Amino acid sequence: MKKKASKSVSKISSVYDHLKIEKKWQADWKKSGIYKTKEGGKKPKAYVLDMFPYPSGSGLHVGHPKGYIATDVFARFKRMSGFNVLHPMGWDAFGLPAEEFALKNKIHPSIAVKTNVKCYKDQLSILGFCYDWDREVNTTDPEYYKWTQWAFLQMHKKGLTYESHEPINWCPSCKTGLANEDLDNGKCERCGSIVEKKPIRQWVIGITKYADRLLSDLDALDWPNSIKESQKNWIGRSEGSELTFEIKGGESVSVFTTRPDTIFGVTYLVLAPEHHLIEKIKPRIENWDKVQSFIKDVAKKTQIERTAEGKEKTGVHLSGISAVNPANGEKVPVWIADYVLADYGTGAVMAVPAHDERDFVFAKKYNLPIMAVIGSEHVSDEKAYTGGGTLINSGKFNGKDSESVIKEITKFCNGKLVVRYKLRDWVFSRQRYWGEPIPLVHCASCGVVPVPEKELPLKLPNVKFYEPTGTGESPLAAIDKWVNTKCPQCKGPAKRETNTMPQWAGSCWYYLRYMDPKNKKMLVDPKKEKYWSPVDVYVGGTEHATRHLIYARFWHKFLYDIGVVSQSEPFTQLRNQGLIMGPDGQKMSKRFGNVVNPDDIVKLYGADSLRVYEMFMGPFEQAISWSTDNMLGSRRFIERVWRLKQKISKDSVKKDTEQLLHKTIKKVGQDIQGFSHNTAISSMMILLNALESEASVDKKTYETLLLILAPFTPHITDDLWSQLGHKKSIHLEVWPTYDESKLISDSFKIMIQVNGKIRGSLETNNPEEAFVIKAAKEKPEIKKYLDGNEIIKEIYVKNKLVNFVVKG
RNA sequence: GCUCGGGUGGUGGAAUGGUAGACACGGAGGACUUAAAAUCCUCUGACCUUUAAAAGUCGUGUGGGUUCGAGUCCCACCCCGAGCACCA
Repeated sequence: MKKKASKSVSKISSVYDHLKIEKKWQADWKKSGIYKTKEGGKKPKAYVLDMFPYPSGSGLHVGHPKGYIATDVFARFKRMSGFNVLHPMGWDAFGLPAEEFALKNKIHPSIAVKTNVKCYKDQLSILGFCYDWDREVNTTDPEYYKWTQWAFLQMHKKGLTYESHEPINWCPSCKTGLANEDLDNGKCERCGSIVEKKPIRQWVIGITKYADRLLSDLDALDWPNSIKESQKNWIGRSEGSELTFEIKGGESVSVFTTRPDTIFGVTYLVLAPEHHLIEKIKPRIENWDKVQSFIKDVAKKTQIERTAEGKEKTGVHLSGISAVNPANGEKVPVWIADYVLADYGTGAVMAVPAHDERDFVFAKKYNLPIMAVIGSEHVSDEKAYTGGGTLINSGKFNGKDSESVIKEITKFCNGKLVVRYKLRDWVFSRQRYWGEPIPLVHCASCGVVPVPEKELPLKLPNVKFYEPTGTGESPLAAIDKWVNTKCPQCKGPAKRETNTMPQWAGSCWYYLRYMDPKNKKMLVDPKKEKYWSPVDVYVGGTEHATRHLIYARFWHKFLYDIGVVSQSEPFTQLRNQGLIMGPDGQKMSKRFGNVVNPDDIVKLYGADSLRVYEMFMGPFEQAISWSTDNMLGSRRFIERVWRLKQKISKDSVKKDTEQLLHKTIKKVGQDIQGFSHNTAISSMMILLNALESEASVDKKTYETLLLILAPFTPHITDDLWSQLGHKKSIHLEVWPTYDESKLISDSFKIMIQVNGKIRGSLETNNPEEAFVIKAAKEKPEIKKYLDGNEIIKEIYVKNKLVNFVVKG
């Protein structure tokens, strides 16, 4: 490895000493504080934000800074363009990874976090980012999590939280309950263990109350389509009807269906094996032994086993139980089956085997009747017809169109139109140590009582033993001194809530804290909030599509509802950086041994080279493999800019060069704003190539090149800037303006086509159609295609192209 | 299965319906050098004809279509990636 590095280093020239220069300017910026953000003044604001990192023990690899570089370029560009820029950084440090790291290395998490944060900060600092470190936040800081707890209490007050004993996702290896969002295909997103359903006392936040707004407000956001789609899928809105079937004997069961139009085709009813009705009607179930053992079998299976693809549906008939179809009063049998999920819809479905694939398969297997009610032409014994059409066998609705009849049939059956979501309420408690304590107290006489706000932060006790218990109790439960407290209401003995908050809690609102990081009285000063909100550009990875980005939007909307924030959405524009893969094309990971460390790259080639390369390597949102060879091109580009300085002279600038310069200023500015950094850099390379081919370059032109390059290569441009005699940092300069009139060329190259094929070109300063067409026809290379043929059509695209359409 | 992206040289990639392959990497040749590195210059999609110059044909996953003109728009299909999924 070392040998390879020393071989590579010889590939670069020693035209400038990146180590010395970068160190000097980083120290200089720190001393002068040029990146400190102040409120006030008349400048418009720009809030440019990175998803703050989780400081893990393994440090950064070369892929992590890609997004940070892009926002840094953006922030620097905005600052030069006259904006008051907020560009902060902080640490998301509560949660399982930090705790696991601590347990493994036998260091207390609070210490491990400190070490890791320092390591991350060191790694970031050598890349020359323009963060205002005075605004640094850390979610594990009691002064920070005080407000995480405060927000939870506000939700509690508004009745948005509830205590539940329902079975939830339990990771046997992490020994904690998990939210649906923490699952990846039925496995724990963190450790990959198969998650079990386990009844555990837990705190849940009613995020589903916000489902509609989370969905509809997506439309106005400037976010990547894929993220919006992911969120839409996750929220999973579906419109349908809730219909009630009477059960013979007194009870009733309601079902959710998106196809009430098929109700006359119901031939049986299916309940989820966990359905609460079963307990009630148990005495009347004639084959209870069989039913009970089926329920037990299903309960034993994991979610994965139950929903495995191609898995055969199984069920059992509840003998002696029947339900009444509200549409026609007919009796239908009632079954329980594993293909009906307890936690979607009402946990019960009306089965229409003729028009639903699952019901069809099930009906075939158990020999249940199949009754077609849509479009006689579609009736088949092979498979279900799931489309729409004309109703048949549907009483007074016969002949009507299935889609248009939905409302009418629902009303006819005394049902109601409802909207259902896949989104579940947010399981908010974790049975682990390293998280924000949930600020509630359990009192035998008063019930659940919130910790008074003035007692916040409710600090996480500093203890030696914090291993997860696995019993469903948090390790905090074992700390008697902490658990036993007084009821804030009646002052009697009471016990603290011992669960902690999930990893995602602290990251739900950190962008607000950056606006006002030191405020002790409130979460954020309303004036500051109003000034900085919303975040203008937010950059991070796609892995947060249905986790952080849903939670944060929800949290923000809640804060909006209680008047803490002024906007209903936190992040106006979102951009996702594509991964940087290892040189072998695989995801960078210790496991594959393909990790490239930014520290090594910076040492050998400089931070400026790394920055240029990561922005130049391809479209920002795309995953691309790292190539040190390709990176050398970026280093060479910087060296050539450095060397070009020797060519500065007093000669006046050539007209072509001036035009290219203005074109480049325009393009670079536009591309930075559009996150097309790769083409911004290539256009500067084109400019550099042109300048190099001249005998000399005038100072003003060279300075302009430095200015537009400054956001990408902050160190070398500041150095060259000062070499040119400037006292003030280049980063405090104003972004150069381009002159639209300079962009207009006075001569044009016009392509000449015959029948759409390029046959020649024409250089002219007269764009008149008649002139150009005449001139084009006279060109010998064109003439030979026209002679003897009839010209049917002449097309002229001004300043660009002529096309002769000929016959013959 | 549904939804959303994407498929362009040896490689990363560029192209408001109007010169496909900008820019860069890699490669080949040359200059400089005692030599190497670095640097600079020239060439570099495929095929084909010709001594050569030059020209021609093909070419953006496949097959159709719209258009004077398609990498770009429309239809069908194939492949790759992401999200959701026994969701009623």
